[in-house]
Amino acid sequence: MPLTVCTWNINSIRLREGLVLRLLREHAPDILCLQEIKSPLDKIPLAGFAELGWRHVVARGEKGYNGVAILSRIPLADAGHEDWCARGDSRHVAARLPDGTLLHNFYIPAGGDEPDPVANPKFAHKLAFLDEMAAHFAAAEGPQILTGDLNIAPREDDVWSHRQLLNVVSHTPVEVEKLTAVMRAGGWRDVVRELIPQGKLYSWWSYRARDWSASDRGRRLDHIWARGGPETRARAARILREARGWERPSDHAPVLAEFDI
DNA sequence: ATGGTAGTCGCACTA
Repeated sequence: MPLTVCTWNINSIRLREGLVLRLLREHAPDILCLQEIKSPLDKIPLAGFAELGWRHVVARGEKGYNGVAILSRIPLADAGHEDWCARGDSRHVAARLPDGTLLHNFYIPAGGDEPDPVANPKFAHKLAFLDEMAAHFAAAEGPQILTGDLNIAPREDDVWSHRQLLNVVSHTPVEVEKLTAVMRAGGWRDVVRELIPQGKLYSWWSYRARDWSASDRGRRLDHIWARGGPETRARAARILREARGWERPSDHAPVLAEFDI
C-alpha cells in the first residue's frame, strides 16, 4: 500500500496549529512527524487533527523546548524512545506501523554557534548524541524509517555555500562525519537524495534574512532515511518550499517521501 | 566582523 511520510520542524505546534491543518488538508501525508512542538503532551491541539482523520498520535513533549510528535491516519503502536545523553529531553519518539516497519522521529540538538566541543557544551552534546545514535543503530534489524530535524546538512549541495559554511555548525566536517557514521552503522539510505540526486536542495531558511526566498541561503537539515529491503524504497520525494512562505511560517519546510510498503 | 528574527517563559534562553 502507498504510504506518504512527512517530516516538519513546526517551531511551536500551538502557534502553528493552522499551518499543520493546512498541510494535512492540502498534502494529506499518511504520517506527519513534527519536531520542536514546544508543548507538553496535554496541551497539543489534537482535536482538529483528529477531525481531519489523523487520529493516531505518538508523542513526547515538554514545556517550552523540544518535543516530537507523530500524527497518523493509519494505526500506530507506541514503540517507545531512547533518552539520548540521559538528559530527559523530548528529542526522539518511535512508532510501529501495522506492517511491522519501525518509524523514528528525531530532533537532534542544533549545537549552538561555536563549532568547538571544548568551548561549547552544546556542540559537545550534539556530537555525543550522534555517537550514541551510531552505537544504537549498529544493532538495527528489519525495515525502518527515520525522519526528523537532524540539524546537519551533509552534502555540498545541501547548503547555499559549502565553502562559507564549512566552519558553521550544521555543515562542519566533524558533524557530517558523525552523521555519516550513523548512516553506515544502521545501514540507512538517504531516501530524498536517492530520488533527487542532483542540485541544491534546502529545507530550512533563517528567519533573519531580509528576504529568505530571494537570498535563498538555505540548508537541508530535515531528512527521511530508510533501511531494510526493497519494500523500504521510496518512489517519490519532495520538499514543500512554498510552506516556508505561508503566513507566520516555521523556518523549516516540510519534507515528504512516498513509499509503497 | 556583525546583526539580523522567532518562540517560550519570564525579565533569559534556545534556535
